[in-house]
Amino acid sequence: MSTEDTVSVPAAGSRTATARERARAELTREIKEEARRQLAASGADGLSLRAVARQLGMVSSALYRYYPSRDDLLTALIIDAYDAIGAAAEGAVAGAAPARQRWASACHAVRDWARANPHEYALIYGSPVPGYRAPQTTIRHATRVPLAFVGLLSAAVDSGEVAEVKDAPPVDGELAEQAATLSAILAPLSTPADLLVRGVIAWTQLFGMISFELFGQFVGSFEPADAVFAYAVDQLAAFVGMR
Amino acid sequence: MSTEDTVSVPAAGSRTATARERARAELTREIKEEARRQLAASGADGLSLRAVARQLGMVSSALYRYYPSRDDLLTALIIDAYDAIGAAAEGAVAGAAPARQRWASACHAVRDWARANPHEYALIYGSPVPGYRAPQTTIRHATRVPLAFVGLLSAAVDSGEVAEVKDAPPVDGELAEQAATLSAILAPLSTPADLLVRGVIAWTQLFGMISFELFGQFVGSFEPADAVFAYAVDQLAAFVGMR
DNA sequence: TGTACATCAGTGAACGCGCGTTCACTGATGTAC
DNA sequence: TGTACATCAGTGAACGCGCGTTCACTGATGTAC
Repeated sequence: MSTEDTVSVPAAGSRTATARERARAELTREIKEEARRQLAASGADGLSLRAVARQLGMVSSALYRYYPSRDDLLTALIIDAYDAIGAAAEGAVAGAAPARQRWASACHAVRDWARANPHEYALIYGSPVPGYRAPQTTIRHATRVPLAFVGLLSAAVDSGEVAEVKDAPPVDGELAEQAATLSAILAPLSTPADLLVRGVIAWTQLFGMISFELFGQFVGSFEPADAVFAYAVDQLAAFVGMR
Repeated sequence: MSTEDTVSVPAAGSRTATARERARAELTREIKEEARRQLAASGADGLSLRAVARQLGMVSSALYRYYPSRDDLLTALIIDAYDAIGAAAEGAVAGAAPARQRWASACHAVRDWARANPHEYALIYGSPVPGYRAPQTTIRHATRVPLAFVGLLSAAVDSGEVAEVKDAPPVDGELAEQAATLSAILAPLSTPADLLVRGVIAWTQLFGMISFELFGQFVGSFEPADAVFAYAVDQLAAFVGMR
């Protein structure tokens, strides 16, 4: 097919895919899916290339045609997890509803995703996987959630839906510098330094609650955590100054 | 020695310890220490009975005279970790300083301990160790930190150092019930339901920040985290209503 | 104080397991002429 | 349209590793009389 294509390198994105290419894409997906199933069943250490291959009816060495090592497969899963939770947050943040409402729904979306995918959550927000060093590539995906929140805050500033917080101690020194640096990176978004700081704090709060819930620290007290969570989310909105 | 002792069961706590008993206590300690070293070096999965034995110059099977299984050794480490961080919090909470000051120093004590012992922190507050189910025994130790904070809050209520929070949404429904149940368990301590709720939220916030710092989520933004941490701790004190 | 017996710590070999990764190979799919 | 060659997917065996746990044993320490 496509005889007019003179380029022999497999790069070409416009060329019709050969059967081989389609098969490869398909299997790459299946491997990742099976790996995700194992991750969900037994955590990051439970993920073994041999087991994945076994489940797929192939020999373990065959996987090396698709992922050069176990770590690369892990990286793929990590990226997918960040993307999935990022998409959940972005979806919830979008829309025309009042900012405070979108704030709450974003928090709940993040929590819901975490509860539905506890091992994937643990993979990205839990203790680092021993011996695994995440490559730079993952960072871009990791920032989707925080970016969604910053986007919301920034929009809320523009629409006047976030007010100055009274009695807040000044943000100065090292903290002010860090906030300014970050602000510069976020460039087009308009988020004053002290709002940014409150934002990070809210962000850590959100994930602190989710981690405690998933990792079992609430057992015997505030479990189920729906009520505390809802209460905390509301307080957080107030904390960042949302009307 | 101690010929007047007619009891032959090894239970006796008052009897002078035999050389054998002393050796056993000593080795039990050394095993745990070496295990802790390995934990610190490579995390929970890096902990192997064989490696511990090797380091101690004994054969791996010998460890079974001291800990019936790897999980039991892990449990011992978990308990020690909870005790250590609990002691840090209790120490900081004690004293005659103003409540708000003790609050801050307790938060910093917890963080400092975590930074000094990241793997032990991860062991108890990170993702659950796969395949390991913590026995009931650990709970008592896990509650030391939260109890220290509740104790501080309760004392601050008594001394009038914590005020009603204005504009706080009411604590009702499921949340009120959970708080009431918890309140009853904490019996002699006087902590109104809504303060308890704010307390848990502060508690999750504290550990959320520490986890983010240790697990690398701050990389490239608020790192080093000293400044945000201090700011957050101060805001938390205000959040719970401390003067 | 001395002897006979019981308790316990530590040894060494073994079982059975699963893992990640490499490598030379076969056979199917794709490409150039 | 057909043939010759190149590319690539998947195989099967192997390397080398480390692990937790069991078990029959030796020899030292403790205990009762």
